[in-house]
Amino acid sequence: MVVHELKEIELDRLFQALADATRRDIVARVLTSESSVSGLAARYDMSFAAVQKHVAVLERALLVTKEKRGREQIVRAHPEGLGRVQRLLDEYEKIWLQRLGRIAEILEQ
Amino acid sequence: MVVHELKEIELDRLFQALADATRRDIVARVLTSESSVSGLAARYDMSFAAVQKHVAVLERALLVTKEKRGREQIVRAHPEGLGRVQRLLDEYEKIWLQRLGRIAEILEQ
DNA sequence: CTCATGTACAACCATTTGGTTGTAGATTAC
DNA sequence: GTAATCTACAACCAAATGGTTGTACATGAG
Repeated sequence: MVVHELKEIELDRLFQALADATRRDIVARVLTSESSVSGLAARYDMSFAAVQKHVAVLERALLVTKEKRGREQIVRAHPEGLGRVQRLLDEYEKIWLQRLGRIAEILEQ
Repeated sequence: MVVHELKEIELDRLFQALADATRRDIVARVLTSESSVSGLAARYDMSFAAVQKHVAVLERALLVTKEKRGREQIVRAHPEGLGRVQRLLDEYEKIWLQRLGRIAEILEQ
C-alpha cells in the first residue's frame, strides 16, 4: 500500500519535526512571540548552531518561517503550516475514533 | 524550559513512531482488523525482521499491543494508548489554536 | 515424528540525527 | 573605522534508525 507519496513525505517531516522536545518548545515559544534565532538559542543549553539546525527542521516541516530583519533572522509560527498540521491531526484522530468506536460497538454485541 | 520530563519522552516516542509511513500504515491496518506480525510482514516489501522492529517501535509508543496466540503474535490497536495520544494531541492543538487565535486578534486591532 | 511456519534476537551496515567546533560574511553599535 | 553581534556553513563525531542476513527456538500441521 502506502499511497499519497507527497502527503506521506510531508507527514514524515511533520511528525519527525515534532519528535523532539526542544523543537516542540521552539514552536510553542514562537507561537506567542516571534524571536530571532539567537534569541531562541539563548534559552537552550546547546550551541547556536544546534538551535539553528532545529529551526531548519521546523522550517522544512512548514511549522515556522524565517525572515531576515537587519542582521537577525526572525522566526515565526507558520499559520498555514500549522493549520495544515491541525487538519492532518484532526483527520488522523477522526479515523482513530471512528474505528475505535466501531470496535467498541462490535464488542458490545 | 522543557518541563514534564515524562510526558516529553512519551511525546518523543509518539511522534517518532508516527514519523514513518510504514508504521502509520500498520497502525491504520491494525485499527480495522488485528493481524499477526507475519500477516503484516507479508504486505510490505521488506523483511519480516524489519516489520518486527516497526511493530516494536509502535508498541513502545503505546500505539499497539502484541499478544501471543499459539505460535503467532497478534498485533492490535492499543485503545488506552490511542486515547492518551488523542488527548495529548488535543492538548497541543488547543494551545496552538488559542495562540493562533490570539495572534489573529492582535492583527485585527 | 517431522516439517513448515512464526517468532526472537544478534550482528552487521549505511544513513540520518543531534550535537560540537571553527571559520567567514553581514550588519549594527560605538 | 573598528569591534561586537548574528548568521551561515563546513567538518567532524557518537548514537540512533531502518534496513539486512543468519541462527535458534516454539508451535501447529500432516
